[in-house]
Amino acid sequence: MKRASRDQAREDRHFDCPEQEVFLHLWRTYDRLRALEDELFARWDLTAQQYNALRLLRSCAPGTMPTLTLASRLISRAPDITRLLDRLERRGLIGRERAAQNRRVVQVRITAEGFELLRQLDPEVRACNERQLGHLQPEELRALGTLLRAARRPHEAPESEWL
Amino acid sequence: MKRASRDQAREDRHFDCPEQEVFLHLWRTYDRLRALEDELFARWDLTAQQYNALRLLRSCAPGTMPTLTLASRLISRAPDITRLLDRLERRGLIGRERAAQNRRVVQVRITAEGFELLRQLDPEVRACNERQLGHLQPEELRALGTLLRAARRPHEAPESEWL
DNA sequence: AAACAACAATTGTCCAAACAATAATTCGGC
DNA sequence: GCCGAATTATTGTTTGGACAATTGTTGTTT
Repeated sequence: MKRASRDQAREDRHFDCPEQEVFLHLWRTYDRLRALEDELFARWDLTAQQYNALRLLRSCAPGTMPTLTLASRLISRAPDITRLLDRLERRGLIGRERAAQNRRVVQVRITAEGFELLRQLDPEVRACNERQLGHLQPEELRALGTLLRAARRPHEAPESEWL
Repeated sequence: MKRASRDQAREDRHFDCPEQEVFLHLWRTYDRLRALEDELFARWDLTAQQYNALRLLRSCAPGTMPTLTLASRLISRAPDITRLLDRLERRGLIGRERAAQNRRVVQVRITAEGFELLRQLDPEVRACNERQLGHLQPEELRALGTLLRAARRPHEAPESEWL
């Protein structure tokens, strides 16, 4: 694209209000940073959400977690949690079993294979995070984290893990 | 969920590094704010991305925009731009025609129906933006916008509209 | 204890996203 | 002017996400 028309496009992007402008920046920034992660996880045939689930399961290993509890702790909501876990189970990364004392709940655990996969992934994820945001100063990171939390506070349920 | 186990969950959420923590806050905040928009657009049988496309077309009306130019200006990348436009065209919200001078490019324009739809949507979107971020102070909004732009700067192509 | 509500997870179904492969057209070098 | 490369858009195919309806289980009411 030629410089003139690009500048034109930038001028045309008028926002209705400051709130809209910030939301669009939030969306765009998320999209750009997310693309880096997606590329990494795709090489391991994972989605970011699947990785997130595995990490949560590792954090409570060797314990287990009920399916819906896991779903509620994921970063973005997952109405499709069952099939997400189906896919991980087919690959042997997690195991599931109905609890004896309450046969409604299905307890989920990470397997040794899942552990091993995460172990291999760890340094790559770390490097990806560094590429995503390593260019910001520590105080910028802190400020951004604080503002993001403030931005979503009214939209978190009182019982949310994320509040 | 009981308070004790919630607090436990919060303590367990250890982050590998500050960069990861901020990215997860970004993801979560995006997800929460996005949910508000999605609910609004769903009532009009639109996706946020479709709405965004319509807005871009309105901003250049009565002119037109080539398909891929439109795709490149969308907030998140859209490899499926053709079918996204197919859906809008089937509903009569946009029109398309191959340019005479260069028969490779398809010029896209918003229709009167599309205009009218946006007109009805405008106040609702405005109200939604207000609900999303209206609780932040003007200086917080400014700071957040600035930090978000800084966060994605290295990840925008030099020719991006979003730089 | 039977009936009903609440809970946890799964399934059916549809739609959208992603990626690669392809078609159509134009451009550029020679 | 012709051939290969580049550009622009579309299509095929697979997969994942969303929502509603459903199944199986437990808790509660009377």
